[in-house]
Amino acid sequence: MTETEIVDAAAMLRAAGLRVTDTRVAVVETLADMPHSGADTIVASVARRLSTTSRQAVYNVLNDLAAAGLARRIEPAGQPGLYELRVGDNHHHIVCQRCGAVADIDCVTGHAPCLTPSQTSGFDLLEAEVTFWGVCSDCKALTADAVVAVP
Amino acid sequence: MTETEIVDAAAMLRAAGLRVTDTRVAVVETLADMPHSGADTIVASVARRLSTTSRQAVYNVLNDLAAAGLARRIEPAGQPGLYELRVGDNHHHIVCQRCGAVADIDCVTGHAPCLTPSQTSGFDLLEAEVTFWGVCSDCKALTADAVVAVP
DNA sequence: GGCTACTTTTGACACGGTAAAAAGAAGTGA
DNA sequence: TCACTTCTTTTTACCGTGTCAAAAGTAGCC
Repeated sequence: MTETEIVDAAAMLRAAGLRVTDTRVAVVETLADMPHSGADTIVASVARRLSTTSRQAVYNVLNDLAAAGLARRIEPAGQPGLYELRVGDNHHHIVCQRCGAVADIDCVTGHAPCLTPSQTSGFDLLEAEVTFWGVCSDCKALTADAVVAVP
Repeated sequence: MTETEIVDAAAMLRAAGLRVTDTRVAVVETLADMPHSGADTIVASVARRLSTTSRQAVYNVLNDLAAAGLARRIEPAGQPGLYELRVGDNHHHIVCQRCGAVADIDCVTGHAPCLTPSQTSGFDLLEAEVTFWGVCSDCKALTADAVVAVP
């Protein structure tokens, strides 16, 4: 099922100085399969792969991966945190306002901060995070149906 | 204390079709005084202005204001929701990574979406939300002190 | 193989926000 | 001005997301 994934979780973890454990491998493989997953989705997926697991273990792993720079956490307004393995290219995201679906948007410049405001109110600028909001194709289709279904 | 504010809360509320109540007026005046406030800050401020109040009433009012387009809710990653009265000009924010302080950043185009990605993965694009991350001047000063204090 | 430091398990808890029903006030019309 | 209706507020309980802490277990290294 995950044979198509070309992610060597163990090697990734070792390279980052993290111990290779079943939980960590399962989390990395889950994220490779399903980017932009939330903690509960990941817990469910890990539970399917391993005989025993715990919610706390997954949270630990996600924090460890983020701290090691192997994963990135995004947090669109009104949603729980989502994780992805794609790091280091400063890409952005588009989020469906109806269902919360998330897709990647490539950054034009590729490095942070990709935008520079004229005035920064005395702040040192480190990063520009862009979140696009829209309606995904599935929700567009549903709306079309609804319009037809409500005479 | 708030005499300098030129916000007529009652008129704003009436114009939006909302009933004028003590709680709503107090919330609007609080937001006029202290933009980018969180719910708990607003509850505390409202409690100071009125003899009786409740957390739930403030949450109700904030949701009503946002629904009526009088207030906007922002939610920087890792922080509770913040509210502001400045709406309709599609401005952005810069957030301090250390203390969470928020300042406004004017949008260059002034209308949403101010950015247009090349590919949108089938989404209908409605808005581009930009959050700048940095270090505020207060935290910069603290860091300088710390460097001096750690020989 | 055995040691040690790091992980996982388990259970409790904190925070931000919502749900629902009863009591109370704002606006409207006579 | 009074009463009526509808919208707000109060009160209480609850939910989801995420963290803390201590005990048990395991990966990596000698």
